[in-house]
Amino acid sequence: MRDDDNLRGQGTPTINDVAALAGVSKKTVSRFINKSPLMSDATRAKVEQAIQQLGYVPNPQARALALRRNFMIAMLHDNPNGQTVLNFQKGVLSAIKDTELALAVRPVDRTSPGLLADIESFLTKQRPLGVLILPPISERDDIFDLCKRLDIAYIRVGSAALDDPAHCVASNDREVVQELTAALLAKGLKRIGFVRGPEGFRSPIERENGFRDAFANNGVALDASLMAQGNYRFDSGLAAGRELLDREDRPGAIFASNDEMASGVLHAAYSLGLAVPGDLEVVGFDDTATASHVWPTLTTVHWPIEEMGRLAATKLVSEFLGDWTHDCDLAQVVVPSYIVERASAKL
Amino acid sequence: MRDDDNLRGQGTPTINDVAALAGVSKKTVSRFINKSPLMSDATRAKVEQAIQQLGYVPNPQARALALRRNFMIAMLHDNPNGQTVLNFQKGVLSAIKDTELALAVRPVDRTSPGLLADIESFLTKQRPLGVLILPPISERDDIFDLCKRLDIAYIRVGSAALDDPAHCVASNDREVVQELTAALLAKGLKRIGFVRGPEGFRSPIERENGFRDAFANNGVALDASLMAQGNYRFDSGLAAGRELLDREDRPGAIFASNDEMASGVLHAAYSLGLAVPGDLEVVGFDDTATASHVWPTLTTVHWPIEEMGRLAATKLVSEFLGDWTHDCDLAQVVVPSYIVERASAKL
DNA sequence: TTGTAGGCGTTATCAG
DNA sequence: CTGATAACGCCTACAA
Repeated sequence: MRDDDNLRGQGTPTINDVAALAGVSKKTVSRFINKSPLMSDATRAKVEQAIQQLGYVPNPQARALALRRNFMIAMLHDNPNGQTVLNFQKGVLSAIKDTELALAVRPVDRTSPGLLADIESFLTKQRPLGVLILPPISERDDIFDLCKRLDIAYIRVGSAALDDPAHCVASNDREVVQELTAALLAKGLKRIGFVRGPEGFRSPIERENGFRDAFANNGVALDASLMAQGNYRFDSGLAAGRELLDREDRPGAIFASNDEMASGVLHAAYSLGLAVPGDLEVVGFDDTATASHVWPTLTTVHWPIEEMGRLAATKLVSEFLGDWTHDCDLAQVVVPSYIVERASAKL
Repeated sequence: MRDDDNLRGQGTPTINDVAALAGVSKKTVSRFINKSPLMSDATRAKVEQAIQQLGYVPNPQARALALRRNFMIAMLHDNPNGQTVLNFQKGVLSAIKDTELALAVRPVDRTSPGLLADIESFLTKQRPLGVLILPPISERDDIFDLCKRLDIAYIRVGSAALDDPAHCVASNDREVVQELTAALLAKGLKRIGFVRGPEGFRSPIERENGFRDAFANNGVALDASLMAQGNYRFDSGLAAGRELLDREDRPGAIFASNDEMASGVLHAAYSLGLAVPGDLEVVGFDDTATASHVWPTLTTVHWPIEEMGRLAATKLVSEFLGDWTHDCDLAQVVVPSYIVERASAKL
């Protein structure tokens, strides 16, 4: 029995030091750390006092080994937009600020055939308490099957409810796009171009559906020739803009499914000598930094990614921290987007 | 002795299973894992075979506990620019792809009085092998003292050599800004405005020095009234642009210390009815996505942040993975920036 | 070159 | 309510 080696005072204090000082067993200290209710107040006080005095902090690696689980949550993403990732991260961190949890950010490559193996390796090695999965990979069912199999909690983040409320946080893209489009229609603009996002993902579909909803609701016919394909990147917005604008019956407004493509549309307009606004109104989606840096500043939809991060992390963590609800409604799924009116289109 | 519990076949295989299957002791397996040279080839082969057969992967938590060190590197940053962080991350990940290392990204708040305590808590809890520190907090000496005290390796990333080569990766901001400014001067533009970055950091100083160097080298007098203060953010670029342009003797070109401020300058020019290029040429620094999304596309300096991430991670990891050099010169400190000519200024 | 014994700091079991 | 003892899976020291 050399457990008291640590009492020599060198290095950081361990549970043994606390136990010795408090005059209890280490299991009792462990109980205190884990907020066990099975303790007398007197013992609790003694242990707390000893912990204070020693400045003891439990060793996460040792806990991880014993619990087969790291006190860490992970963010899985394959998102080319740095600002989106960072804003989400900000929300997550604000939610876990007062906990002992760590955050690991894991970018993955959705085009890689080894994607799933890569994620599995990461999860089995790191053993996080749970994972937060950002779009677009949040739409892949195989990743959730994997999480279930490995018994790792998860939250999917997307542009529409992708799972049951306990496992999902979503924005209301369809609804807000409908609203914004309706505002354009209400101004008398009947010919509105639309630049789609990439095929195979959910958010472009939601946004397009919202666009179509507005036309349907207002009984306005939608000209299919004004629907252009994009892929969320600048160049595709530029190309789509040229396609839509370089013709006799060009639209009076263009809705691009994200801000990056909207800036591409602006470039297309300028290169054709069109004034925005004036000859053309342009709206985007996301409200990234780009939206307020282009000229004219972009009327767009604020996608509440930071709020979504906070809610997602809160949901995930509440499973482990019990009553810790962070004044936040855990049943909430949808974080509402809202319209931001700037110079490129007046509503 | 119940070590052979794991032989029951449940759960993931441990070092004991491998040892049993290979007919050696677990220490021998441990030697294999840690690439010890003190093994006969025959034993090595036996162990390797057993590992293959079992699909054994060492448990990082157990290693972390025994070694008092996590097989993880951390990125510390307080950078508001998501794309910068993401690009750096990309470089880091490409460097550690073939290793068993994990990456944790840790944003911090440099304005918080608890910054150092926060970092210390993170480092003592997570015990990463090393940390990569991005600007601007890479300039704070207290953080490195902390790393030394905790015996955690570190690499500082900055716009100039901040430390000895083993602990530092830098770009050559001063040099490339000098080059770009000289090109402007060579065109005959003698009145060039300059928008500074925030005070108290290194990169703005480097960039300003490069600007001044060009004037000095070419024997052109620098008009102090054309030096405006900014803080790297869009709004400050807008304000500085207005200040520099709304006067009789406005400059023919403006050098903004980063792209975000350069877009602010563009807005200022437009709001004053100036054409870019034509009435004014504008150049920026960073080559973030913004640079190619604004109108006109921005002539700027490509700041090689991804390459810097790769180099920094390679340096850090080489301390632990021995001969693993990743075909990369570890003595290299400077990753050169280069000029990207686009529409806002012709060189 | 290989093995034995013990430690890393925590939690689980189960008896008191 | 509390504590002795045995995990958790790996590594180091020392011995053989």
